[in-house]
Amino acid sequence: MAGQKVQRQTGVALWRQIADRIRTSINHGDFDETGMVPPETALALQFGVNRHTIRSALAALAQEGIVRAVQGRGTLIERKERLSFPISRRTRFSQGIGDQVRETRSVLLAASEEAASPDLARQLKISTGTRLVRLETLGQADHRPVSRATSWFPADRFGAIAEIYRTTGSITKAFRELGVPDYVRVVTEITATHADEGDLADLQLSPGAIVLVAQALNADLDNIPVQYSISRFAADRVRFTVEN
Amino acid sequence: MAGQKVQRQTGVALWRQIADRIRTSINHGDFDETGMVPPETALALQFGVNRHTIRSALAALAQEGIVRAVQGRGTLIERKERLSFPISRRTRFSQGIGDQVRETRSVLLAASEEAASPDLARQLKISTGTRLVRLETLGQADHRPVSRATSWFPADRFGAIAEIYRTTGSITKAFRELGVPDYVRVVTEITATHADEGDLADLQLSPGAIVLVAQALNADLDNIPVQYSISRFAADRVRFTVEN
DNA sequence: TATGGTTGTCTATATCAATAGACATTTTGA
DNA sequence: TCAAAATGTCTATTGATATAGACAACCATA
Repeated sequence: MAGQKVQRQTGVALWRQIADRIRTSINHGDFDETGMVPPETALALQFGVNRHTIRSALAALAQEGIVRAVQGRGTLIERKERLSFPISRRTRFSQGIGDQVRETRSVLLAASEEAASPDLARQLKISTGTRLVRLETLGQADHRPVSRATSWFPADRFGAIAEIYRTTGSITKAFRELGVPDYVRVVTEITATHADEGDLADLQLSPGAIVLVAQALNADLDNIPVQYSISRFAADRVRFTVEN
Repeated sequence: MAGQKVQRQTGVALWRQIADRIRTSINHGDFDETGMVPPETALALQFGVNRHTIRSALAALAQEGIVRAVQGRGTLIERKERLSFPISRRTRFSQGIGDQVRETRSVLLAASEEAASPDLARQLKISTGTRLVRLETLGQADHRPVSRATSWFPADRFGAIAEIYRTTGSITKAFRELGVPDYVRVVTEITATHADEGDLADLQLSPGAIVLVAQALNADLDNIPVQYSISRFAADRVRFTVEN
């Protein structure tokens, strides 16, 4: 926790930079011994800013429910975050993090049908214009949103997937009912960007947060693509783990 | 490119949010037909902000060398970025992106020796306090910095690795000279955060940029850990690809 | 119970971020 | 050659961000 400089005149307010750093420190376990954030005056000294700026940062974290200030005592840590999300040939949402939380759930936000764009067609190895089922889903762990995903499935094979998914809450089960006993992850692409409006709403993020974006292709056991998805994860809540 | 709302009073200035979005659009190829960014007035309408705010965003991108404004004509796209960085059992810096750029290079920034912290010891499966060689390196593609990394190696086996690396510029070759003919990636953890001071300097980033952080463990063919590294990539310049 | 350490609140001031409008300058093409 | 379209520059105003200082309120504990 040395070298705590913040940058000025960058378009990112100091209080937000500091809030992000403190959140990262909390998640890293830096304050586990006391269960408290250092005093505002100490943080102000550490970051080289006014105490009021620290208070703005802590207020943002309190708004997120991560800390709670108690007058006279200090600022208590309420909640730590960051799930480890494994990426492997058998990547599935619930299985990977099932042992890290009490309950995982997946919710269907919206379903529609559309024609494959050139980009989607290339990914799914079909011809442009082929009908696709599009699902918008939200992944939750212990009732807290972790990821939001858009998935596309060829409509000829999986036209009914929305209904089945809505009742079971599981892609794996839906595939099974539709004649795909098993499927594997072919490739995952990972990038990072700032949270957009939808991320803020669905993932309950604070503005300016970072999201990890995973674009994934799943195929059945005959290596025929069955699902292309773009998932957005709150970068503060997850880490990806690639086991080789 | 619809739904272009930006958030106010979030601690992230509008011009920075917009600069990030435009950069992403450029990298995505949205303006490839014209080779130009839309006119400032059009962007102002699209994002729902004043033209001056758009100008601030474009000025930031011009500062990065991504666009160049020409009075009377428009704003030209100078450079697109984003390398695909494969992560697999045989992940190496140069091999993966070698076919995407003309030249890859790796530069040694600093070398030192230190005792293993409890965390490092756990990762490398050694006892706390064991001597480690620590290397700070910078990965370049076509003379542009792509990643900065800190690596640790057990000093008993690899005490001379700094010298060999300095001359060869290759971890693979250095390992070979030190009796490790081959090595594999055991696990990679991927997170994302805001760029820190060192990122700004070494990776020539604009303040407020996002970095992808990859923590990786390499082992020799006897499955004995030989290297633990933390690499930081400019999120705008790379995407990770996990092939399964 | 007194004291030191901590968060809460208030006022004041300076700078950055954003909007608004007007007009100049340059390029392109009809 | 003129007009349209685009970037460049300037002034003015408002609200958010950040600093500075002072003091109140509260908690733990010696």
